Amino acid sequence: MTDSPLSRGGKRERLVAGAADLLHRKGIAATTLADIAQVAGVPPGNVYYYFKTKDDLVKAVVDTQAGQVTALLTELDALPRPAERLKALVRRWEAMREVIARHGCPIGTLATELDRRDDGLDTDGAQPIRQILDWVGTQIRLLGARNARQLAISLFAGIQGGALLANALRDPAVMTGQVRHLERWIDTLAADGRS
Amino acid sequence: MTDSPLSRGGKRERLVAGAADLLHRKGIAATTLADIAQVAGVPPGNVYYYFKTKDDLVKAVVDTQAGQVTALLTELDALPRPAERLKALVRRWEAMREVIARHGCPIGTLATELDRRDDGLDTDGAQPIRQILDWVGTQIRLLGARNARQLAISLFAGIQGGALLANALRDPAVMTGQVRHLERWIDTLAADGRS
DNA sequence: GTCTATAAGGCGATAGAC
DNA sequence: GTCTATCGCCTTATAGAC
Repeated sequence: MTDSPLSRGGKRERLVAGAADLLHRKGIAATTLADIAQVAGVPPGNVYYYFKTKDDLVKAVVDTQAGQVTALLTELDALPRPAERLKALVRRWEAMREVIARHGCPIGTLATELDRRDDGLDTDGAQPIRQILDWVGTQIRLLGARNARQLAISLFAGIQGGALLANALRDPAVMTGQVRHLERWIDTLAADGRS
Repeated sequence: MTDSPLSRGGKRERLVAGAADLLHRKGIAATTLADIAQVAGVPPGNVYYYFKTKDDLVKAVVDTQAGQVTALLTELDALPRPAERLKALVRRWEAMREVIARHGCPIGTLATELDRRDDGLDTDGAQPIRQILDWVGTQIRLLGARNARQLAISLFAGIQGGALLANALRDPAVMTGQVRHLERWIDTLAADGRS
């Protein structure tokens, strides 16, 4: 297993991991390159050897998220039935309830922040969201629903909205309750599909 | 109608209104006091005469939002039936779908950004959200549901999650579809309450 | 009471030393 | 190939002129 060209010692990886954590906790604008360098154990100002610009580093974080989402969905695909896959998905957000109550959903908050910049070339921060919506749509289609896209949006909106409210109220129980609600809704979908 | 002590000419009001708009479109961190002053037609640097600090101005924006929410809920209270009140509420977000697709829900994005700062004294950015959740809970209780709080969270999570996805996908139709979905769900609640 | 000039600090980014 | 010293800009905030 060889390292990629520019990343001997894994410093590049540490920078991306540290940036992902700080971006989640403080947001893009409030996170300085000095912060990231410190967390990653890299000399401050040296970040530019690994990333041409701050936006490049943010883009790398989004790409990492997309990879993690791909890995998650692939893992869930191993489950035998669509309804179980969907419930396993929503339970992932329940498992993250503590960190969500503190800092929000990493995917949702980053996408929101990226979408509000009027930069010309913006990273597609919505890619992880699109991946999940497409996958959920596929699962719901397997359940036999006609309007799978709309139902996929409603399900993931329930997750993201639950995360937003849990964060605003700083209450992990909000996420738990919302996940329970969605699990029951998934059961309803599965029952409707069978009838 | 006299002006408030420090606001002859309405400059203070113009500053808050301009700040509300910029905070919604660019976020807190990306909005400078110079930007706000320019939009409000006030000399740059002079903002400090009206607000002791930038955070004070943000706080004023949140207070304004809380007032607008109070006005909205009072207006909806005039409708005769709880289910109609709830549907009128969600239709407000549908009416804002274009601006939501561009910059997100003003309440949700501001609350999210405020919640991620580790400042000691933070403004309670969740106040408008709490107001709405409490009011929705009251309406659902009137429909005869047992777990009104959980259902209120699910309903408003659907709105906020729909707004987040509409923003991420930059597609107003996402908000419209989600509102339709929620309207049908409200009808279901009303029917269950009647049975 | 209203506004201007300016200070103090922090930021992303670069040039070039090792 | 790796890192450091430093630049120039922008931002909040203040002191004091009008």
